[in-house]
Amino acid sequence: MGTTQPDTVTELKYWHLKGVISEALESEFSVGEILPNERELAARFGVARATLRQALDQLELEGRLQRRRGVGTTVAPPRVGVPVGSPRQMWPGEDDDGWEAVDAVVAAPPAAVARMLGTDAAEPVHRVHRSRSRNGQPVAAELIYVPGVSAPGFSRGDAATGAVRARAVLHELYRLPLEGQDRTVELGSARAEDARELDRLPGAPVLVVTTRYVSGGRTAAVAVSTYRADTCRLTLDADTAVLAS
Amino acid sequence: MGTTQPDTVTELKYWHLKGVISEALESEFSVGEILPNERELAARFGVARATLRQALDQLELEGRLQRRRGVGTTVAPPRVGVPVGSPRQMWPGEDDDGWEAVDAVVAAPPAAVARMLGTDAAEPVHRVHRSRSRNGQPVAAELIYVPGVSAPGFSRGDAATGAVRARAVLHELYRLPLEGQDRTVELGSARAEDARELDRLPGAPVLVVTTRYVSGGRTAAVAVSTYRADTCRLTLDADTAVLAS
DNA sequence: GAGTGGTCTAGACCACGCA
DNA sequence: GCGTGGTCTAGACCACTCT
Repeated sequence: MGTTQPDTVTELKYWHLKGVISEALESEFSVGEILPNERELAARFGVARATLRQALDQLELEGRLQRRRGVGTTVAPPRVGVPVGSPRQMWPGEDDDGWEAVDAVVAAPPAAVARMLGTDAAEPVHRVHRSRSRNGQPVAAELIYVPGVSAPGFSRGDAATGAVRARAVLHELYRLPLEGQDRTVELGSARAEDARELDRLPGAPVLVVTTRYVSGGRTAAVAVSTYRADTCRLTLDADTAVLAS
Repeated sequence: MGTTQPDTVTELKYWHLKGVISEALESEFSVGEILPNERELAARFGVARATLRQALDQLELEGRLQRRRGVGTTVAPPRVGVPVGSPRQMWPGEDDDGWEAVDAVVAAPPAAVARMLGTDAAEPVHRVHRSRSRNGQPVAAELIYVPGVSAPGFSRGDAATGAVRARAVLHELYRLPLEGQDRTVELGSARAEDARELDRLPGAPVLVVTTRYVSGGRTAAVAVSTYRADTCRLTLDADTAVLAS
């Protein structure tokens, strides 16, 4: 037993490959440049295509690569920073945040949301849909759940549709005193609808930001924002505003 | 061209599978329960094992499953909420946050960190290593980069080692006025060392929180925290303290 | 139609945890 | 030693985008 050999632990092929390609990206390629196709890369490195893809998967997850079916694999630009922490407590859309209202419907919320709202899971609520772009690319989709009690002035049968209706529902919120809000961030995978909107495949990794708005001692609304994890870096600039002044 | 058929879009096998298993998890299994092994599940659903694994990969990414080599696949408990936003601006470890100091060494920081610090990429700095647990399980690893100028009272040759040395470096920071801090959250994959510490495989998805501490108009320190994305939900309770009072 | 990335298969072998 | 999940292979076919 004397020979406690260092034990090189046989580096995994895809792990090694990832490192090699990662270095090549920095030294031999520039942003936007297109890589050789997967079949050729696999042949060049002497591995099966599935193994090569395992390495590319990770690099794409880290935002280093961008793959588009029918086109090819390109070197991704650095992640875009997306401000997420409102410097001051505000209702969604009250001060012109980066979001664009799309539409609003009445629907039953997911169980997790109903739990936060304290409503019955089968009880329909307003669901406001907003989207967010950056540099012309969609980066996030959002669904805001607003119980009827939080929008007493809005009649469900209101004929308005689309963005007009969405803004009308949100405007009802502004009449309530916003007493607090809290947020969570977690990893998720894009539902089919999100994927379409974010120009990704279903199941693509996303950062899910859940915001709970508190008014009158209860949860007045819940916003679930879904950010593309490959292209986004969420920035939470807290009170740097204090410093900037 | 007349027949604009609804076009069912042939649901992908692994996507469909994920839905089926997802429902089964809610209705037929309880937390901690062990699933049939992958070979049997694949056979039961009539797909190749690789396809079955693609579905399980996603469920694990979403924190619904937990897989351990040599053991099996179990139903994961709900994600644990980990507070990340310090209610008040403080240096790392100044008020007893959830972190435990491990050790400190002198090393060259990654290029991205050096850029934030405004130091030369080759210039070595203090690197303080901390770790964080929750319910007995490691959930995060952290590296805090402290340039020499931010810890003038600490001699690099200090004989102290381990946690003692780590705390000594951090204590130097507390003498500086903390003027602000900002954070970013993004998706990453665990480096080999992180993976070991977090009890995961290399490349496992992690949430990377980067905190920049500002003092004297410059970046005094940078902390890079790596959270297990499968088991953690980051909570950013902003000023709910105001509400609670 | 040609070329790309995405899905799927049916096998083999490896690394690990446990009895 | 056995059973588990993790890696890897060498193919096939599909869906998409461009020309």
